[in-house]
Parts: sequence; structure tokens; C-alpha cells
Amino acid sequence: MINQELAKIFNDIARFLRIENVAFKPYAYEKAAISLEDLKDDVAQIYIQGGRKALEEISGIGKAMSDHIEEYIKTGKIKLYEEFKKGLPVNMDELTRVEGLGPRKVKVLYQKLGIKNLKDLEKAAKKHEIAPLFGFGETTENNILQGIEFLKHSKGRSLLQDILPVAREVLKVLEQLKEVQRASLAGSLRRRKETIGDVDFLVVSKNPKKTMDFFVALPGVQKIWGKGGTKASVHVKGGFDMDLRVVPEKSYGSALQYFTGSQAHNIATRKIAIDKGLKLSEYGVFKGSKQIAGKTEEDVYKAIGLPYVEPELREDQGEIDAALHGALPKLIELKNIKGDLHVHSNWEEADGGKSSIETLAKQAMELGYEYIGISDHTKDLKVETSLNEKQLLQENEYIKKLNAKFLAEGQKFRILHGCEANIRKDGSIDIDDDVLEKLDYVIASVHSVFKMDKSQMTNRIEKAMQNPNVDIIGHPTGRIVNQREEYQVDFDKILKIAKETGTILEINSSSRLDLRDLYIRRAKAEGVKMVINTDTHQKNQMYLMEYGVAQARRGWAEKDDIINTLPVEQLLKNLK
DNA sequence: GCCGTTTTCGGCCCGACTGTTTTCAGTCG
Repeated sequence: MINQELAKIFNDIARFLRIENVAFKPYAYEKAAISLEDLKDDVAQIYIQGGRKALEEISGIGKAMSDHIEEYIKTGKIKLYEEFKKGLPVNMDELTRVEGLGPRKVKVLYQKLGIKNLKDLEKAAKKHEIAPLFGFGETTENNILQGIEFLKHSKGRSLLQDILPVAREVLKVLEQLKEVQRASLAGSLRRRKETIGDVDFLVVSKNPKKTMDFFVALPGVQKIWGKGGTKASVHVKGGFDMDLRVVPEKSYGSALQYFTGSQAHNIATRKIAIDKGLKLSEYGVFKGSKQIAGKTEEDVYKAIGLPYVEPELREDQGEIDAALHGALPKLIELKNIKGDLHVHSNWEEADGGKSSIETLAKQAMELGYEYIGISDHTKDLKVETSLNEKQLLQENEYIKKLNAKFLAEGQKFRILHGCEANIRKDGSIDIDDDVLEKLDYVIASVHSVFKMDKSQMTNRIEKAMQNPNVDIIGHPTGRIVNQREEYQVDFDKILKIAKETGTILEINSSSRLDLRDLYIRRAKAEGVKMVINTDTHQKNQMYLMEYGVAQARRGWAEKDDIINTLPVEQLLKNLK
């Protein structure tokens, strides 16, 4: 996929244009870049199939952008970009990642000191060559050094599931402060993005200074980045930033709306306000100089003529239009989930990190589930607990006994027996059909040979879906967030076959987060049913369900799109 | 450079903080 490469180039061009004080164009290039980043299809494919016309149907892509894209596909280069780079041959992307350094300062640093990259920058700062420059100074030089240091330790964007628990701890502490009246998470964390850049908190406080002093003294804080009258920013151990904003009660809703973002959603909502002769900012909704809303988010949306929009939808991906037409989805919630169908066990005895089936069942009961599905790996995957036909049948007997025991104890809980079988290279399943038939359900997943060409991989998965015993395709695109790209597959075809065969697609809650949000939305649009599973391998991973549900919400999924919201008998009817 | 259920031309979100050039440009979210 060249989408990301092009997005980076467009972002760079936007920076070059900003240096030259060109009005509005940078914004257009940035918009085009965002559009490409969010695009689920390969832009080269779009061009090959539909030409320039198809390109220009992408939002933010007009004549000039499609020129650039065509040029890049044909020659691997964009002339305009090459010329900009000739005039300022620096690693713009790398340098502007240093906090406080933008394109203009980068240009000055290149012209005066010949700084081209992070290494040059660090050297110059250490030799105190930066401070004497016009427009710079001691503080700026120190900030640059610290910014570089932070970048070195920064892991980039962290996984939501690593950050949210930490952020909740901090939020809890803030909420317990006597002077704090209200507190919330904001930013991409509140929107439950897959990865998080920094953590935003918003509070209303009777004593803003005291609250901010407390915040910057939290354990784990390594550096106070900034502290003003309403905002404090810190770097913390683990390589990420936390921001705290203190706002007045009467602006809490508009501030929360603003700091939750996304930026694109904010711009869209502000435009709607303008159309209505209003002004929307973090301080409220204003008619002239009079504030007409701002205390709660609901009020803010209402004042500009919209119903409340759930944070997970705020990406300017059609939610504004849906809101205007009363067509917002009623998103699935964690409490709708009645069971987890992708759980690995060490089926007889607890051992190492894994749990016995009985332990897992008890955990599921504690989560309020009505059922759990045990789905151990099968024989082709050479892991300790992968099962062959004979072992699967033994496991089946064992589960029957456990269910009988629960029944005798009066427990209204059921263990379903499945497996996570392997889809072989040729699309066949590594367990005999007469054994698969005896299980309550079968998940089939790709665990090997990821690098196939698109049509081969599509045929491989299609063949698995055609198997009458395969109910669910596990982690359907093979991606792992921050670790592995998805394999090449024709997702439209997968949806079509899933629909025809009644095969369910998994939303995997682990760090795979596969399906990704845009695919969930497409599956929903095609009427393909999904299941949200945790893929639990270690003790206590069933709590990950919340992240799969968040992913589903970002994909606009409703309760009816997800089969494990159903009671057990209905669930079984929805399987093949 | 892009876009249009009031526009094919005339708009394009809004405000705070920082450092330094002391009145504002650059950067950030």
C-alpha cells in the first residue's frame, strides 16, 4: 500500500508550504493526507481500476492531488516534492517530531547551521550553537535537547490497552481531590483509538493551582513540560505525555467536546455552528458575545442542532451527516456481551500462565456471562496445548461432564466447546470434518504463510468459509497493532462469501484488534454478523473484552451486529 | 487546493502558550 507513503509526502509538502507562508494550501494537503491515511483500499488499485476519476471521488482529492498521485504511481516520485526537498534537504518529518520545533525553525536551523536531521540537531545544541540564533535562545536550546531525549525514550504511540488502565488510576486520584468537582479523560483515549499519543485529563477545580501542583508531582513524572494558568503537561516514565486542563464549570461540556476531538470532528462541528450564526469554542457556544451553551456536551450538541455524538464516532467519517439526519447508530455496549467464544485453556490442569477450563468458566461467571466457548489451538500449530482429533473428543467429554456438574449445582451457565483450527495454505482445515461436526462451533484462522498474493489468500479463506463446519473466521486480516501489517486479502470478496455462507467474522480484542474499525463498518453495511472475542491465552485476559467492544463501537456496530450478545440458544441457531 | 441541500467563487476552526524580536511569530492541540 502506497497510501501511507503518499500521506507522508503530502504532510511534508504542507510543511514546506507553511514555511513559504502560502495560505490555505497546507490545509488542503493535510486534509488529503488524512484522507489517504484513513483509506482502507490501496490508492494504486483505485487508480488502476477507476483512473483519475475514481481518485477524485476520494474526499480531499481534487485535480492537483490526483495529478500527484498518478505521478507517484507512474514514476515513484512527485516533482513538486523533489523540488521542495532540493531547496531544503532535511528530514522534515523527523525534526518536527521534536516538541517545539516546527517547519519554520527547521528552515532557520538548516540555513544557519546546516542541520539536516536529529543527529545534527543534537550536536549543535550540545555545542550551544542554537541559543545565539535570532529567534532562538537558551530556553529553546534546552527544550530541544530535552525534546530529543524524550524522543529517544518514547515508544511512539502506545497501545490503548496498555495506557487506559494507567490513565484510569490517575483519573481516580484526581477525582478524589477535595477541590476537584468534575474530572474526565479526553482526547484519543476517550475516543478509544487503537493507539494513544498522549493522555488528556480535564477537570473542574475550586483551586486550579493546587490541582496542577498535585498533577505535576504525581509519581512517575520525569519532566514538567509546561505549566500555565489552565494547563499542565508532563512527561512520564514509559515514554508518554500527560496533559491536564482545568476549566470553569460553565465551560466543562464545551471543553470536553473540544479536548476529546478529533480535530476533524471539531472543525466540522464549528462549521455547523458558523452556518447557524453561532461560534463554538472550548469556552462554549456563543451567539454574539452571549454564551448559550457549554456546561454539558449534550447542551453543546443541542445548541448547534445535533443529537449527542458518542466519542468513538467523532472522526468526521460521516457521523455529522448521520447526526443531522437522525441516523446515528445505537452503539453496542460492554454490558450487552453474554459470552466469550475465543478462549484458550490448558484443558485439564492449571499450568504456567494458562488456566483450566473450570477456572476460566468461573472467571466468565464473575464477568456476568451466560456462557464461555473454549477454543484451543489444533494440531498444525505446534504449541504445547494444540489438540489433535482424539484430544478434541476427550476435551469434549470433559466439558460435557463439567456442564452436567454446573447443572446439578443449579448454575445457569454453559461451557460451549469449539476449537481454533488452522486454515492451511490450500484452504483446508487441519481437523477432520467428522470431529469438527461434533463441536458446538469452529473458529478457523490463518496462522502461517501470511505472504501470499491477494487472490490466493482470498481463495484460501473463501474455501475455509465454504466448509459447513466453520462458523467463525478468527482475526480475519492477520494484523497485530504496532507489530504486523495485515495480509493481502480482497475484503469485499470475503464479506460477500461470509454473507452467502453465513460465516461470522471475529473482532479480536487482543493487541490484534482485528477486524479494524473501518472493516467493521463495512461488514455491518453488508449485513455480515460479527463476534467480539478476547483470544484469551493467559490468566485474566478475559477483561480485554472491553477493547473489542470499543473497536466495534468505533466501527459503528450495534448490538444486533454482534452474535455474542445473544442468549446461548439463539447464539447456537445463528451458527451454521 | 478543495468544495458546495443557500455558493462553480469565495470562503477555509479557534484559541493558548512560549520565548523573545517587547508586539508578535511559531507551535501546539
